[in-house]
Amino acid sequence: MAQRPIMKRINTKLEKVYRDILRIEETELQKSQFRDLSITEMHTIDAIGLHQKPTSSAVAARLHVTQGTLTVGIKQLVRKGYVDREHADDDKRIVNLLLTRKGRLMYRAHQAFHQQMVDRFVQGFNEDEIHLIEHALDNLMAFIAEQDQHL
Amino acid sequence: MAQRPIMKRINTKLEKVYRDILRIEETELQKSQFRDLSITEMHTIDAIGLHQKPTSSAVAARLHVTQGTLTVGIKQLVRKGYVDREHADDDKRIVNLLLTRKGRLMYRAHQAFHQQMVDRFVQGFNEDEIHLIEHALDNLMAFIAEQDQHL
DNA sequence: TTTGACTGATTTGATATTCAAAGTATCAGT
DNA sequence: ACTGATACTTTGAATATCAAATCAGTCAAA
Repeated sequence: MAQRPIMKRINTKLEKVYRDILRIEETELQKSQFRDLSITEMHTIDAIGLHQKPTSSAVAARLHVTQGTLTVGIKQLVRKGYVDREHADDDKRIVNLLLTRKGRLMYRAHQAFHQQMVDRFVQGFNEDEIHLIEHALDNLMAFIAEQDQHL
Repeated sequence: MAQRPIMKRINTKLEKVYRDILRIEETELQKSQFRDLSITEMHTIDAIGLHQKPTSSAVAARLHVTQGTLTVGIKQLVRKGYVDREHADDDKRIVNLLLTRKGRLMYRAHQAFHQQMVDRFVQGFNEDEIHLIEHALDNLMAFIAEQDQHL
């Protein structure tokens, strides 16, 4: 299977896509009203989300960074007015994170951009074909999970 | 189209995939015999490739980094024995880059990893379905190119 | 043929991100 | 009230990056 030209092409395209997406997310951000955010900070906001008030360590795990790294990043985001901290009542060691109004605005803007991208991704495909694409993504996620396991 | 659950799912999965792939490439590298390379350095080696002896500025453009950034990176890779420089005969300002034997080994190892990933990506699909997946990737590339244009 | 503008690469100083390790505060069980 | 574990914070070092200044080689016009 390995040497077939189409496999080679998909390899090249997949590589190009996953590296370029991060880059265009960055430039998209710089054109928006949220110019004071880096791509890293945007992803932190994304990982906090709208509804759950996750703990600091949960967000760190989600982003695959150390707790220390997250603390530093959150300090910036609080200073810039995108994120609030709350100490849990029942256990004062725990810090719950939540988005400010500005943070929620940012979150929704980023989601809208993603939605646009996904719409394009499956453009021109019917229902069955879209399911097939989802299946291919599931394959990739399984591969990733496997790699994570025998780490 | 936007709110359908399957679109939402694809959005989430796509986002997860393109962020995680970079991360597992990194950890894969750390488990290999090329532990002294960072993911950035690996991508630089990838951008140099096996055959073309590209100029320094061509590689910088390919990686979307400044010339100065590339110069610094190449210095490391030369020191570590993965890359050689050659001054072009006809214009001594130009630096052509090429991989050493060690660099080529690294390049092929990375390609093999990618091949494994792509095999998994299209696992269980027939010829037509694989073409459909390629088409979806083309859609994404078109989206990216568009974003790059009205930069 | 000399000089001035240009081009490709390098160096430098500043900023971002990250991790590991050490430190602080709080909790839960004895 | 100790003790050990847990949740987070701080700090110091390493890496990656850019913009701007610099260096070196080329080319063309005077």
